[in-house]
Amino acid sequence: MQRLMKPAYLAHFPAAEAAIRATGERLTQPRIAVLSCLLSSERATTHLDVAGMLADYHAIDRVTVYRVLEWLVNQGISHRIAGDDRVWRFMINRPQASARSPGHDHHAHFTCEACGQTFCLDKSLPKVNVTLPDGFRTTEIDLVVRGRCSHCA
Amino acid sequence: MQRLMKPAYLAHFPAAEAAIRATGERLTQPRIAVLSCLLSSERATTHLDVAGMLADYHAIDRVTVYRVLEWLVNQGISHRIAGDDRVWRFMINRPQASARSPGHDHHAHFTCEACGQTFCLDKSLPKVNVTLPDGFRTTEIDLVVRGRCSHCA
DNA sequence: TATTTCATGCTACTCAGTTGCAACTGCCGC
DNA sequence: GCGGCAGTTGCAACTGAGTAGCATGAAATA
Repeated sequence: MQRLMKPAYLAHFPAAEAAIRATGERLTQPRIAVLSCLLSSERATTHLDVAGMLADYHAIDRVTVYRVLEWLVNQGISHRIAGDDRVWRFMINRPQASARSPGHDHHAHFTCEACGQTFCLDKSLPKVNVTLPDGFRTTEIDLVVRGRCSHCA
Repeated sequence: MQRLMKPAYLAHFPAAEAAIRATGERLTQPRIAVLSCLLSSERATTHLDVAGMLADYHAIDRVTVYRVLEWLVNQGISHRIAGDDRVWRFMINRPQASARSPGHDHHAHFTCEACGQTFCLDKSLPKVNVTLPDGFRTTEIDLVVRGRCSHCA
């Protein structure tokens, strides 16, 4: 039976625990479990993905998943992306992502039109200089590349 | 009474009619009215904005507004933007917007964090060159700039 | 004008995300 | 280790954008 296999995200429990401790906030099972899921995922993850991954070993109420994901964003541990299907996707803020341009926040994501998966492109961030109309101020630039991922090309 | 004032979008009826005729598809009152609203708006418009603008003179079922907006996108007359609030916003494809980079579609929008309004930045499109992982193909690049508009700064 | 075909309006639905509230639990001081 | 409190969780009910099905109505064509 597959259910006897331990899920992959369990390997990230120690890292998740350390990250949550570092915030000084409360260390709870749902927070560790949800953060472990994000840490174990290469791609952007919906709340439904998280709930699905946790279903067998750490069944968590879906409202709690929403709240923990939002909490992780507020703590600066993860960020969220608005997809074309009106569903929030969440991703860990990887270390290299903090080497951003100095003035404002800067994200780049790739969304596959075929399979709908979203990936972070923080490694290959292009420089972007936008000239805004008078009186407009920038705080964040978000770059979304649409196309085909290597699996669906 | 304000209700006696003719709404601003009426001025765009002839242009809307011409654009719909040019598609070869059926010319209907809801299509003319919805397209006139988009033509009269400088900023990205939600289906609710459209329904609100039309409420007094051309009350249209909200489902019809959805369908007409989608139809306009399919006809290439307008495009839609996924906002942070999970609401689609629609904008006319202005002529200068077609002077895009040759290889793929290219949009740039500005969203004000204070008032939530979204504007098109097609006039000042920066060049963006993204280096993707092996096997990834680009079809469209979408640039979202967040910040404060001149009114909220 | 009659016919056909496509658009509209209505109702009912789905689904992501939120709110309110009671019950629970991690953490701090003892 | 124990009690108390504040912050979390789980549950149920709700909101609001968008969709599906289907009968009716209105453009276009002859």
